[in-house]
Amino acid sequence: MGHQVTIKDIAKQLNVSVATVSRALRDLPDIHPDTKKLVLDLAKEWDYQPNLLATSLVKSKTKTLGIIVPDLGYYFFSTVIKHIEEAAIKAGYSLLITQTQESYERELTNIQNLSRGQVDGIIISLSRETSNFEHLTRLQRRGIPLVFFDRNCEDIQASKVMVDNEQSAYEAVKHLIENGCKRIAFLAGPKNVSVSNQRRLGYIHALEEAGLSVDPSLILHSDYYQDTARSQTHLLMQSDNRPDGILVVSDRLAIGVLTALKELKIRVPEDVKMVSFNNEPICQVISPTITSVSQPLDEIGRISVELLLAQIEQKTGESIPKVEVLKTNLVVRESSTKRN
Amino acid sequence: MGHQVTIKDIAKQLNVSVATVSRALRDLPDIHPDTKKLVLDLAKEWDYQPNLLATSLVKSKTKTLGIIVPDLGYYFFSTVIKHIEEAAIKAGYSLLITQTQESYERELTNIQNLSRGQVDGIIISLSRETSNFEHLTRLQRRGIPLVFFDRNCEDIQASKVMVDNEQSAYEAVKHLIENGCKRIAFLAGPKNVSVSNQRRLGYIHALEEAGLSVDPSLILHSDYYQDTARSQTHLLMQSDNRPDGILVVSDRLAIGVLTALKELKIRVPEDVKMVSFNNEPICQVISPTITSVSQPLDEIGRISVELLLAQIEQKTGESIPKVEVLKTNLVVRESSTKRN
DNA sequence: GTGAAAGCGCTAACAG
DNA sequence: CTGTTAGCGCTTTCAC
Repeated sequence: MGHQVTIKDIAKQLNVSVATVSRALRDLPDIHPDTKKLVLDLAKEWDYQPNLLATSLVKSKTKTLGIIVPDLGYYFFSTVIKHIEEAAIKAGYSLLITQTQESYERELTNIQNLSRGQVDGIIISLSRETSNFEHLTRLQRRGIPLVFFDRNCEDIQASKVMVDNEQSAYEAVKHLIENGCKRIAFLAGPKNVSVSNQRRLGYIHALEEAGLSVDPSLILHSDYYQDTARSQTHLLMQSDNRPDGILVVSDRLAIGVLTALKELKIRVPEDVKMVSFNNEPICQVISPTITSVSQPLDEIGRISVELLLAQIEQKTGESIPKVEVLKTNLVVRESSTKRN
Repeated sequence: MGHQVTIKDIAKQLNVSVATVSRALRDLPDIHPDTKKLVLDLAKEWDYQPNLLATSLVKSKTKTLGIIVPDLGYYFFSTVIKHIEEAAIKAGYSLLITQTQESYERELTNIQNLSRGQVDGIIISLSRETSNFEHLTRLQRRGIPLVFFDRNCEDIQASKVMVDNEQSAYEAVKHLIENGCKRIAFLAGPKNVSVSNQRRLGYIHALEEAGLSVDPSLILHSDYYQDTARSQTHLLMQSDNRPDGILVVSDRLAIGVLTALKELKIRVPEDVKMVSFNNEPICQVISPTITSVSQPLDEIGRISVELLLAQIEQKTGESIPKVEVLKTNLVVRESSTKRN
């Protein structure tokens, strides 16, 4: 072959100017029906495909949204992306999806790449390692629209789509208390992730409201590995004053907890009750089924796009960063309720 | 702000030509150290970012690989992509990830988009719906490098990375037979997916070799929904001559099968034994743990990139399409073996 | 209706 | 060492 067919090739063949071809292809007015037909037919015959890079370059917009998530392997992220994509397509945009694998370095290079003219705006959920936010403020200074979802940076003024983590943790713990738990542990995620901190607040709030003491030794930080949760549970359960309820920051970790409890022959929910977050499909197939906080993944995706497009397509000078806080929903299953 | 800083802005400010700036930025020889320093300093100060579209346009290569998969929500695909990304980054390439949601239409538009100059080549796993392959041959005619993995098209000459589906199904069924199964059903996936057909061959091969009859009523095609597997299992188990072993085309469907069996109070593995494909993490946390065929996801990813880059970066005229067939590994767990 | 020309941001000869 | 020129493929005035 050699090279792709261009507008120029068609123009030459038809003895017209490239401008004319361009007009025909884009269905603009002011073109003779015959010329147009000629162009379209040849374009079809030659399987002409417009070069998006060229178009984007001259229009200085790409009709593409950049997505940065920690890990596509997480149900949460792949599902949100599915809904982001749906909304984007509907609005005539494509997606450029990247992942950081929870690495700050990778986040840096991804941001940089995307900000080199590849996308009109970026939707991001921060890596676990990220505690320096200069790369993000730099983006904003350069005028590149940015929307956070889930894992955000509290200090940055930007559009954000969050769930009410504090409230959902509060409700989860309250649920445990109502089911008889007196001593509730919290397996939190990594320490510097905003989501964990917000949930801790809700956890504490519920305990205090019920007149239960907050025991710092019952709050354990960790990574996102199942095995860490497993060993932490072992430790937790070997103390003399062991918990009768556990709030776990994610379903993944919850499975680590269940594994440990099974090893220790501690029954769930009879001896210990558990609630976790995300409501992944696995919650309903594992035994015992897991009570989990369900997040509105469709809305998170849809609204992220909405807020980003609002910035991108703003006709009117400024756009105020808008923060959406969505409600969650506790899905009660076996792991937290008495067997009947 | 208005617009991004360009090479021209820097040139103007420093009273040099854009060529000089370009040289300095790209660390080319033939440039005075002082000029270079001047340029680099200003570029840093102004947070200059090269426009990738412009570079790609002039070089007519993007250093980006397009990825098309049916669904990022599948463990198989998100994990393969993780390894594709690793290999790509190592080779200096970025990824443009898209998904079809198993829709032929979406595959069409994704292919088209990517082929409009956005990527140097494409790695694809076909959608379930795809039975017309013109969009792919058209790609090839236009000289755009293409590599298939997992779900491929047998009739197209192209580089492919596959696993030995026939052999792995053969081994899986043989394993069931060795564990006492006499009447083995096969929950295959969608009918027109190459993977399913290959596995069916292996299934039949193992039965015939053991002198067991092949009963067509034991081979059930379906979609990829857990619930379909569940209802199919109900049907299967209500026949008078029900199976004592089931080969399931994916772990997802296997969970549907387990659900149905639990509802029917049929014990696994005592009454029925089961083997499935993919070896997702869930296999080891569900009860009973699932015997499953593990695929070399890292190699699939790595080799896909390798074969694609071989085509992209070929110096020497032609490149022969290369088909890699990788070995799988049966991971034996509770669902297929006698309890002790 | 159509064409010529300029330009998006950058690279790549080719002079000097 | 540095500048000039042309051009990647396309859109967009502005003439005619």
